[in-house]
Amino acid sequence: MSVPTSRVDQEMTSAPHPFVPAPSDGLPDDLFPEVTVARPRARKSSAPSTDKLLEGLNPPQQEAVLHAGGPVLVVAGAGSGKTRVLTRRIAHLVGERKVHPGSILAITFTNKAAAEMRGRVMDLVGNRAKLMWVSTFHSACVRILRSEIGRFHVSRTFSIYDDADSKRLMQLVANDLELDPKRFPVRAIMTWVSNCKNELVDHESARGRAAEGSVEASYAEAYAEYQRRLIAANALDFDDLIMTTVHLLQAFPDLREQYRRRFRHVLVDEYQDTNHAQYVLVRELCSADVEPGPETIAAEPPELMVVGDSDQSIYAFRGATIRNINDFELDFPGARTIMLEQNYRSTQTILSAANAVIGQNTGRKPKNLWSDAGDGAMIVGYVADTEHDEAQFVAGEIDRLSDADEGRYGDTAVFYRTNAQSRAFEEVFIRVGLPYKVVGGVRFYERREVRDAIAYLRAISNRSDDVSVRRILNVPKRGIGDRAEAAVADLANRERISFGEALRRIDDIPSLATRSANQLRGFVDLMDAHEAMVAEGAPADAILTSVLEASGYLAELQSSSDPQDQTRLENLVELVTVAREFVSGVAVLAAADDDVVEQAFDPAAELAALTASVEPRAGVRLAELPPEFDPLDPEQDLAAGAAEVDDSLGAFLERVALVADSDQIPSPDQESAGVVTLMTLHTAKGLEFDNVFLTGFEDGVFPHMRALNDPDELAEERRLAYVGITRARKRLHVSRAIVRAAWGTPQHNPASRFLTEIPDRLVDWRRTERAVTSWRNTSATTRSSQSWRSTVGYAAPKPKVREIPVLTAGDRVLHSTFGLGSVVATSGAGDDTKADVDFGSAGLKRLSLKHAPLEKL
DNA sequence: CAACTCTCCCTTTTT
DNA sequence: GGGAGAGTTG
Repeated sequence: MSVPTSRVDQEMTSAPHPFVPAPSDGLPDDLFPEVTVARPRARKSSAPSTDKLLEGLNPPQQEAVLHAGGPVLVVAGAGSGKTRVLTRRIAHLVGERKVHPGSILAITFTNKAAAEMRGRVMDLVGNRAKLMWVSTFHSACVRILRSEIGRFHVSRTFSIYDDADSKRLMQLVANDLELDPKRFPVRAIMTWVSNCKNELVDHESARGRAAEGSVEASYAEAYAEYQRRLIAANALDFDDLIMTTVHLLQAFPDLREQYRRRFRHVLVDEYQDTNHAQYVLVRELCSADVEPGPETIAAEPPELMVVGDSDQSIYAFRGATIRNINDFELDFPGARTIMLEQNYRSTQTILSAANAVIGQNTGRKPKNLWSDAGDGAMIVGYVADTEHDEAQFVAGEIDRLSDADEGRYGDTAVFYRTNAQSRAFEEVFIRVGLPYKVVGGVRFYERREVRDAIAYLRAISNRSDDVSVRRILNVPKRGIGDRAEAAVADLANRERISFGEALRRIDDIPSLATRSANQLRGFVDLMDAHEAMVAEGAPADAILTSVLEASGYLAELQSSSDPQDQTRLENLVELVTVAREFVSGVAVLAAADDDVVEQAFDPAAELAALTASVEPRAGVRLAELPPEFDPLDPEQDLAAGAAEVDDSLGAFLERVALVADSDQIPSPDQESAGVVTLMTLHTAKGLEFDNVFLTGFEDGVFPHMRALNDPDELAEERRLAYVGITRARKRLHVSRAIVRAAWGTPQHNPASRFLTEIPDRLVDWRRTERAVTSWRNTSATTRSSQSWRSTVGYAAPKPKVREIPVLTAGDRVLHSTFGLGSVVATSGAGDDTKADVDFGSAGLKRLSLKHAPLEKL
């Protein structure tokens, strides 16, 4: 699924969307034209020999690939080829050891990583690998929950609430409970609840634990009410996905035993970033000493392999605990540990820097990464005056490297600690015309119009989804105000029904104005009509376009004069395209599944091979296995897959909820290869680039201010630095700015302690603080505070004396209000010279060169 | 009921 | 600087 990550990357590829007209043209007849989706290439290779699978691997890697028997912990340093090991191992299992692909569960950190791993394995062993479960914890849990509908309070159509939805719901709860927003900010309640869920503490236990009248008691009360409404709305939040699945398996031992028997191999990547709930899930599936239910027949637990690096644990803030990887041998007795210390990614210089920094962390198991790639280039260091200066250095350096043929744009990445820091880079990169792509940041799915559209779909698919229904109740404006909404909410509360149901009973609300009641009826009719479309099997994209038009949402945007609304329209078109690709993609997959069964499967033989590999425990006979569930039957999986396909809308919504924009990181083989990648250090995990720029190395920025006086958080920041450094293959650049604008005001920051931890002999300093200091002494004191502010603040300084630019068609220009544009044509001469400039979404303008605030780029 | 202004955070990091 | 939510006015 192709999702733009930000407005910016659209601009960089080609400003206007091909389906969106220039503003002056009016709208096309068909705003959402058909798009054909390419069928994915078929993968039909035969299983490779073991020799082939081990090719190019060092002994410990080979050992990991071939390991058979008990649990394994692979401690893999950065760049030691752990993904490769996992991929080859799965191929080995399927190809050589004849393990049924459907009995493999591989957990990756992102959906993107899952897709890549799946693709690589399929390249190695062919289409039958399609039956593997390769996904994130969250996706795997959704899949399990969907299959086990009816066992728990989860219905067929449930909404998955992301952080924004959860926050909105908690806001409603806090309002209704009249919690003092000063003492109990919604944000704090959310964190508290999330921690509870990660620790598998449900709302009743949380209530029981909290002392009467304590602060915790209020939190627990909010938790309970929040949970009640989630359940009423048929919704699960992110943490619920894991917690509910764990509780499900614990509550139904027979069910757990079915999954334990089904999955013969469980592999977990990035194990250092698992939280407690995820750890328990793994334990329930794989531990040898889980109590089977009284009536249940126990099988040998699946073979478990986890891969991770405790030095790369950077998600403690969301509940990840290093304990899981450090105590693996305690949790899974008899576990074997394999160390991968040879690094295949970076030069020795880069590794030495990484080792020196991470070595400052106390209480870690020492590890020494080494490389035989040679020393390579020195690390380049730069101390900038301001963040703009820093960005300029980075842009210039990228350009220089590109000219010297030392790194294409696509092999180059710029990392920073917080998303807000991307701004300075974007400004400078646009100015110098350096193509780039921001990953993360303001995300596609967080845009207001996209969220509105998704809310429509969710409301249609699940009328009990109060948060979604209420979000779009009066969007676009249809005369349903706070009063009307409150009246309906009142009825819902009184009758203990959902807001959506209350809407159907507006006749029971006498206080409602006739006009409001009519509008509400119209809204219900709109929803009903589209619910009927779903029932008739209309695909997600058709429902989306239909509801956008019927609701008047499109019309409102189209008639608006706000230029932002044009962008919103483009984003909606993009969303429709995403939906359409999804629908076609699912159809293609379903068709491909037929091929799989026909060409690659001999179900009887597969089943026989597998049954042989499932060793029942002593005293239990295989014949006693419950007959109704055959975890090894591929047909059941295909049937489950078909069930997902038949509800196109639900499947689409599920996908939308679970993808992250980091899943859109450009792969080397994508066309975006010619573009510099900008992202946060967290997003950078698992990636590698020839040239890496680590920026903002200032105490207070990185390490972040809030980590400065907490040793644990500081250690995590240092691991983040370690992750950043080890992303670089050939050349590493580190930089900091003396002055950085934060909240619109300049801030003076000292050098990051991490910077001083890199041995000086490894760094070639292009510019040091000394140069900066002398500059500050000569000029800074003489400036007025206002001009100083404009130098460091966000307002770009404009030259005082402006020359009339000489422009020809094709030139790129910057306009102070319209932004970036390209010259289409020029006319006139001398002072009367005019230029027609295309400003993309801002439109085509004819400007007088003498007067217009234009700058040639 | 909607449009407008004002104030208050905001900036950690994300499945 | 800027977005979201609250508060105020038409």
